[in-house]
Amino acid sequence: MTIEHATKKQTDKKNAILTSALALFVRQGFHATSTASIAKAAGVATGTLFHHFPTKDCIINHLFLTIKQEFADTIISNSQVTGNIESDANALWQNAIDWAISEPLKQKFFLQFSLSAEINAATRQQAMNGILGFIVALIEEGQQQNIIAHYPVDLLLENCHGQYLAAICFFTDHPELGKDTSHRHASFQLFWKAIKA
Amino acid sequence: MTIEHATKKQTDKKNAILTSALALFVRQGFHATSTASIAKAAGVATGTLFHHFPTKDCIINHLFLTIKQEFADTIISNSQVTGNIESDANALWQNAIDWAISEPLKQKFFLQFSLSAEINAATRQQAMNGILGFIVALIEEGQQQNIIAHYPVDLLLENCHGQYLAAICFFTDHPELGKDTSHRHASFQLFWKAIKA
Amino acid sequence: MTIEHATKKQTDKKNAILTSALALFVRQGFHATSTASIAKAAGVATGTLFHHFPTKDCIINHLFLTIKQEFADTIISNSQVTGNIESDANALWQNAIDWAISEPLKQKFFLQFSLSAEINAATRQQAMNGILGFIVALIEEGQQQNIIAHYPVDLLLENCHGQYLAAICFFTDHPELGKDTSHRHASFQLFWKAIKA
Amino acid sequence: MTIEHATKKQTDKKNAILTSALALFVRQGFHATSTASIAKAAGVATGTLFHHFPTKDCIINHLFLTIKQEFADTIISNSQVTGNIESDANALWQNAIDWAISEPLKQKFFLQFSLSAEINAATRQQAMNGILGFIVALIEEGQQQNIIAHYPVDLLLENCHGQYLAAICFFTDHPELGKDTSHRHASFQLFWKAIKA
DNA sequence: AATGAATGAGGATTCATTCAT
DNA sequence: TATGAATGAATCCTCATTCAT
Repeated sequence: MTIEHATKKQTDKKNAILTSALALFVRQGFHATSTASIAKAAGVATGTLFHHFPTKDCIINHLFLTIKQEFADTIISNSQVTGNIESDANALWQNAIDWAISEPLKQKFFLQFSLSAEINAATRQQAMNGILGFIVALIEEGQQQNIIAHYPVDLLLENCHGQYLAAICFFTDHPELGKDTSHRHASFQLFWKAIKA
Repeated sequence: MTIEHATKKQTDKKNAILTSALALFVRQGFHATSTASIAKAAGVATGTLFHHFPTKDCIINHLFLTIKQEFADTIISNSQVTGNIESDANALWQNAIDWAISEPLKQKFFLQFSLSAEINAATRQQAMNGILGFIVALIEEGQQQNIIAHYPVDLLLENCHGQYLAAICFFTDHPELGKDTSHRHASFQLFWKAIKA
Repeated sequence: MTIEHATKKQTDKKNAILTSALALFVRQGFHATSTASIAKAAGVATGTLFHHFPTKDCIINHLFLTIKQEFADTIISNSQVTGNIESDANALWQNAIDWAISEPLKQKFFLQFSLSAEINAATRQQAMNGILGFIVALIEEGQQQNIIAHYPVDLLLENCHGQYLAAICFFTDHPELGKDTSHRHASFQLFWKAIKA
Repeated sequence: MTIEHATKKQTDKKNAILTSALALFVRQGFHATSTASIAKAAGVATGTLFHHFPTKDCIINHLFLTIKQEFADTIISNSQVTGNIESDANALWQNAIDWAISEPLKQKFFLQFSLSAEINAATRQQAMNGILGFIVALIEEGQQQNIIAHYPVDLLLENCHGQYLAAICFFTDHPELGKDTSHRHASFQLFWKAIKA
């Protein structure tokens, strides 16, 4: 009980810190956000923040990995594998767009920090290879079935990523089109036509 | 004469500041680069830097606009308009890749700062609409000829940008492939297949 | 205990900062005194100074209010209310002169900053109305008893202030006369003759 | 002609600098006003400012002396010496108040800088003794005639100054009372009752 | 006399991080 | 585990002044 309680409280504070950090990083940028302001927004002392994360950099890298994982889990778990690569890709794509629309803060976080210097190489590597490994797998499967074009996988992966960022950039600028079927269809078509065999 | 001389010296210092800033921002990031270090690298006093640019932010925004313009000028002037949209698009795309490869510093600058918070909305707007206006024109021309798919122009423009960043990301990670025809062809194919009708 | 200790240490540092600031502001002027030099003189880090006072301006305004309050408290507590307005006024006046002589630093602070731009309007207002309210009360009482002339209270208050500053200006320039009964008497006479009915 | 012209232009620029400096010092304070902003407001180059005044301090001290002299000249020339000390004193006092009301910028300049550290001792000395010497003369004359109280002249002079500052402080805070005869009379009465025998 | 670009020391303030409690 | 006062190096920017033209 006591332990559970303590653990819960600890998790609460850690989560509060992460939640506040996400909001502030997105709104103000990483360097414009002080650790003191994160702690204050989270309702904890500055010391507490450094008790949970040794440095400020750790916070943003932790955030990046966590959100990437959550993104991956969400779009996978909401999709059903039909075996038809295009259908599967479409399901994943639409889920990814849905996720971005339903989590605007996290989506903006991706836009701002996916290519930024604050995320270190190791984190980026882990996200691309580890967490998003299922996309690589999907691409390779599609190539074996001659459904996806036989370009280098690295190039295709990078291209997927680039097109996804472009799509959520577009839907961020035009939030009213997020529910519009034709635009969502168009965004997938662009993507799919690029990579299909 | 006198005026020319004075103007030249002034322009020299201003350019030296911009050149040093570009190198340092790319190597270390915006916030890790102090104004003092920029001035020192440029061989001018700190005061001189602020004589030419009121704030540090102005430097990076000026840099963004300047480089974007240089990029646009270069890829246009090296292309010949054949009237065939696909050929023209291919020429522009290959020029754009060439430019990125021949100007690695400026290309990395784009990768790092195109989506970052340091570039303000007005600058981004001006770059997209003003400087890259000829791309919009090309897309619209292509749509009239039924060669480019009739997706919303904003979405197409965003998609071009995203795919271009993805491509130079790839060639940055694999510099040895920059001269490989098949990879360069592949990168254009991905792009073109996406947007063609 | 722990709390008391912490509070005491904190108050100590804050007081050390205020004491150093007072001495330096008077000796060198506000703008000639750097926050770094205040902190150094107080034996604390520069950061500590800004932990206690958000800006340099806050220090001088805080100082102004604190000293004004101390001044008011001292001259009141050393006087006995006899009910005879002139005696009371004389007692307050002499106490005020005594205070100025015994606190040369604080007196010079008044001379230099009472009318300066560094003290903001709100502070000045608070000092005049809030802290020195008992003087207004005394003037009004004197007017009801027909002992003090029926000039506008604001004008009288301003006049008291002006004459007091003039008196301490004089005693500052002639420190040896500070104990001379006739000069001190003269300074009160000037003041009293001005305002009496 | 040419010389006259040149001299006139020179004087024009010098005056423009002084006029701008006065306005800016009063509005923003001495240290908050940069030499660059003075030059800009005066429509001259920064170098020109330093061509006329070796340092920034020289500007404010020059201003102080000039304005003090103008003040003295004005209140004297508008008064007629009747030989009756009280009438003469009243005339001077009312002229002094008039001057302050008609020259709000210069009056505020006095309020802010009469006691400030920016005006150096020599300037202050010169102003008090040299320019305002006629006031000392008047006081001494009054004492010989047994009309002004036999307090030390220094104390009386300081007191006059203090009361004058207090009076213009009051009329600054209540500009609508500047033309009210009873208030103006009261302000002189306060002053005169203080110093009369 | 007039200009204004250049200078660089100096200043206020910030902030990630530490540590005694 | 939590706290928040304390730290001091680092940063952006200012500004009086100079000087070549």
